[in-house]
Amino acid sequence: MASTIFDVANRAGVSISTVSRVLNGKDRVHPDTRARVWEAVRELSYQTNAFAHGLATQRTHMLGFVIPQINDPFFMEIVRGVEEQAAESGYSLLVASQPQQPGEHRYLQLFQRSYVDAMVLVSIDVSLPEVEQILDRGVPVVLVQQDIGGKVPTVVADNYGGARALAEHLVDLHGYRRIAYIAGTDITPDSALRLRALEAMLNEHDLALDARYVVRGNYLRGSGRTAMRELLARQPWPEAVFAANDQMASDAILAIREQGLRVPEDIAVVGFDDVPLASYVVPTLTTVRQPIYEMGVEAGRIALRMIDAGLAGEPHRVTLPTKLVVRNSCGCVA
Amino acid sequence: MASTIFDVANRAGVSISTVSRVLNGKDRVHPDTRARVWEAVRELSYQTNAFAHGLATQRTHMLGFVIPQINDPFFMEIVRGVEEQAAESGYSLLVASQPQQPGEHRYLQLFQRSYVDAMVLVSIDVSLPEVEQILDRGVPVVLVQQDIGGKVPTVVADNYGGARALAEHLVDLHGYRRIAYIAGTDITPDSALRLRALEAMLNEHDLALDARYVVRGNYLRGSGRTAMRELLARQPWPEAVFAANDQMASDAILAIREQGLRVPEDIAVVGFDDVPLASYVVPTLTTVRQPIYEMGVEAGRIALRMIDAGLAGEPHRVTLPTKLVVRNSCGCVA
DNA sequence: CTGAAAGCGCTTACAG
DNA sequence: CTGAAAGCGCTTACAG
Repeated sequence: MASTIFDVANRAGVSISTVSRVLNGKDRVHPDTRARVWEAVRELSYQTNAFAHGLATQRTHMLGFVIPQINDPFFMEIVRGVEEQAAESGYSLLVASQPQQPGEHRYLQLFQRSYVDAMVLVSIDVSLPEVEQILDRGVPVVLVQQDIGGKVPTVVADNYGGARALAEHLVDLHGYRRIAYIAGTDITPDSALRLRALEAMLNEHDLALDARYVVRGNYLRGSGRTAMRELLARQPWPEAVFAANDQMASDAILAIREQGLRVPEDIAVVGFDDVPLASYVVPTLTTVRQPIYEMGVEAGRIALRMIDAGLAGEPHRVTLPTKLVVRNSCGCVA
Repeated sequence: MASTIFDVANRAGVSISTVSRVLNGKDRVHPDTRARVWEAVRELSYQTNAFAHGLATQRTHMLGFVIPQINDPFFMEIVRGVEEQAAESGYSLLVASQPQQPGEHRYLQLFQRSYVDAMVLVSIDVSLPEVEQILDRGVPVVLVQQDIGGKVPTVVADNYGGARALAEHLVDLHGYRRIAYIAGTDITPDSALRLRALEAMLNEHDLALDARYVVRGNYLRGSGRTAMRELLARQPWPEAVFAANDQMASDAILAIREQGLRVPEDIAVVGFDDVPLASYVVPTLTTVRQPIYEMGVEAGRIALRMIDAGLAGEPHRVTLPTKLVVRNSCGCVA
């Protein structure tokens, strides 16, 4: 059995109150006493029981972090950001993945039981009432890459601006007219926002977005290939394909090649995110960099502040800039 | 404030003992009473406090999962495996990333404080005494992709066998003689094992491994490029390069191309792992598939059994098969 | 089938 | 500067 605070108190010849004091560095304690306590702690290699501590203080020093698919490298970058922030303040990060079944919120529940002092939800399909229920229990919530209105602090990337810059590159610089879009899911607003930016840019040039050129994927591996095949069944082929993320863009390239066509000579392809994969695909992907890591840092920072001060003074929405990254898949040369 | 078991008891007109009983489904409780309690639970949307529960039962229903670099897609696959197992048994998964600083074991500590019922450590730089310290506290530990001897249950892939098959392909089928090796770190035994297999295969053909052809990387992005440049500074160039993982192999390909050379015509490259990236690189990577997901499932299964039954009867070591995946980077044609 | 009470291991006013 | 005691919210023998 692990030793308890009583064992330490016994060994040091003091009360458990005193042990608790030196452990937590609160109140004055006589230096000699303090030394004796630490000595006992060392000898017994005592570790304070987190459950007892959590029960007594109502503070867990843990940040709950929920992501939709734990095996996506994209989300792992955000984790890094949040973790860095948390560690600085002596907080630990509990990462949970949300099962894909819509409507199931296993980990939301888990965290509600006071496992964590605050929650950061990334791209999770939550509704405003659900979040408010958590807030009612006094657990601050920060949303990343999701926007459900209300006064829930939200960290997003400038999807519209990034997509606009990308569309402009396609239309203005390369002169493409028939541009297709491979959409992601609508769980978060990202995909729809990017499509809107593309459409707006087309309209500004007195061009219309052809509905037949809009097909749906799900962001995940393989879905870009299927979507691209659908596109290749249309006549005429699009001149360029804008995929809602890099994974689908990469798969689209494979699908185009399967048909014996070339990228970008026959059909140009661009993505979104700028994940590592984008630099390894051939041709390298023109895409939009999302400040993934930075979004994590910002979310962590807000969560930590809310733990101390409550919602007071927190911005309801932080939009981080995105950046066009031009490589070769759009038709530009190295 | 969240409601407590007392609130529920009040509302249902019973004692907290009874509430606890129906909540946990233990002992007989009169159906009518049970119904009243559930009703109260619903009305108050009561959630049992995990800390109080954990304190009282000494069981958390959580599996601790420690990985070295949370942003590596490779490890995310293992998480999926463990999680699937855990969920089936009503267990939740707490994922923690271990900071890179050697010797620091932040999360090891965290979990020791009885946050979790068992721990799964993946590719973590632990020593036998450290693990035994945890075991002494009654927390079962399962190691994945790491082997520190002793009787700690361990799940590994057949590194030696896989590397041997790969080396055989290179030497026997392609007839390469000058084969270089880009090593990973030595935190886990994997890299060294793969190198040994290569060397043994060479020896069987009365060939020697040239020490100048062994350079060190760290598995991570970019390190394969640096390592490959070192290799290209040697004369004569190797005919084939065996990188200890796909990431380094992919970067090696880029480095070779930078020199105006072709893969595999001038220099062949192979990797290890078979991560998604391997299919997107050009030429596609010949590599060895690791049963990543399966290793996670196996580790989760063992951990869960140990929670119930202790170490008794658990195998000390499970080796899962690997599989040669032939694509194009070795010189084979599509 | 159900309740009163002790116990899980800590923290924190309250006294001194 | 330090100790005794109540309290955090649950579970679980022990009685009945």
